[in-house]
Amino acid sequence: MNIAEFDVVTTEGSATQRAYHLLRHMIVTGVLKPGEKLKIDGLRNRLETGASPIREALSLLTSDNLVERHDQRGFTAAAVSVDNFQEILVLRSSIEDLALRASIANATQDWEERIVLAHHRMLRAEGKETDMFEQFHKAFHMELLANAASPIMLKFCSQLYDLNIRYRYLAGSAMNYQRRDVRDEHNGILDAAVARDADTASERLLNHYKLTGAFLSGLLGNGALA
Amino acid sequence: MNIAEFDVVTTEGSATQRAYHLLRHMIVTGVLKPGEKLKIDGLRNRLETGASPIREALSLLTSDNLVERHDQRGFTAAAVSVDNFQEILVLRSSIEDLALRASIANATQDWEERIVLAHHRMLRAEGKETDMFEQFHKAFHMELLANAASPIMLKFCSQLYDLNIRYRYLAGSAMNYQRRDVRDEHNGILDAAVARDADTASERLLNHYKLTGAFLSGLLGNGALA
DNA sequence: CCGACAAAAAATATCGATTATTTCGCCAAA
DNA sequence: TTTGGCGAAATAATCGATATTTTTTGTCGG
Repeated sequence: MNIAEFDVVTTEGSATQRAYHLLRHMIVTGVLKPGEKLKIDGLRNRLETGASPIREALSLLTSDNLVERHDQRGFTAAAVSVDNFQEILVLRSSIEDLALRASIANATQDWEERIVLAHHRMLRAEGKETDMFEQFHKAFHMELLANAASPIMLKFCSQLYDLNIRYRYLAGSAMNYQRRDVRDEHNGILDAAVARDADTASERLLNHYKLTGAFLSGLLGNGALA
Repeated sequence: MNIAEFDVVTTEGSATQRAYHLLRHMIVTGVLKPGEKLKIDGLRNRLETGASPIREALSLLTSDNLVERHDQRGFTAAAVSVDNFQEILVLRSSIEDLALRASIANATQDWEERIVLAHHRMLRAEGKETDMFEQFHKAFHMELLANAASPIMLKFCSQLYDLNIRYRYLAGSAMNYQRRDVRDEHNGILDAAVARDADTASERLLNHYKLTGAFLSGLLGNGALA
């Protein structure tokens, strides 16, 4: 999987491919609301395609935990809850800790350059539209972990990232969370990774999550999910 | 997800459901070989159903890393390699370590009884046909982890379990691995879990994986994958 | 007024056929 | 011999229609 292409909405490829990316984007960004029934016919009209590609795309999305499949009762957008949010936060922290340490253990000059580049691209995307920034933000985080040479683990991390960012969109804070000292946090993580200091890098990464987690938890607790 | 129903091949439900369970079983047990092209028409005949359920089932299986989807070029059974096997082993050990410790941290009498029961059922299935034993073996391992109250993590573990057991079938040793001192190992894990001794339980669980891993690695290295 | 049952409506799931794409085999030219 | 196309065959993907299932609605009897 090409890191740079995570999550890009395309207009090429098969109808299934297009439907998959479009639906995923609509769910992650909250256009399709949690728990909402995803009726084949409705989506068929919206995406201007047949039932087969829609069903196939929805099946693919169930594996990402973004869609729930109820046999013979159709599909719904995955539910959300405070518990679910906490679970994602905790699990993500644990697994990314593993991944980052493994990544650093395998550090090479090549990887070093890739994370610096990903970081630079993210900086340049600041102030651009949210979707664009989010794309590079994810690319940076995934590139940090990619050197662990564990495709399955990377896929898990990617999934958890998407599940988490969905809550950010739901809380309507995808934009303004850019305000916090996130830039400094990213710098700190990058520096430690480049220095191949696994303990510091991991500590900063986890703190990064803990902070955004607490921030979001506050918003969500105030009924943003209700 | 009901632990006891992991992986059961049903004849009820929708055609998609049936196709999903059947195909999954065929891939895990090696009836469909790694890398094999999964032609829709061929499967259509074999499973006596239409193309739509097949495609949908295959889409669901891609999320389990058991099928690879190549846009406009169909599906293949997931490839295998020594690297992949090692990755699964390492990742599984790491994540199950987390899960087991969390499970024990949440220990209740109810959970205690569930794992004892699962263990008993596994013992009773010894000597029965492989598939039956495997079902209870998996149920026991999943039940150990289920008390972590982290559905996503449990799903990851379930996936990794299936990926791992696939190698066991490929090595043709699903049966005779029952001979090793696996029974003692399981007893040891159960005892430590019941005693709520996380360190010992985890150590024994990981050792259990390390041993089967080394055992299989030997077989696989000798060209069983070629 | 409420609950059970039946018919109607809506939605899902599936099929068979059609369309689009890739793959393969062949031949000609370099 | 290799390379580059050109069909033809094979396969994947998609569509439109039909069958199946679930959900809703309406009616009757208690």
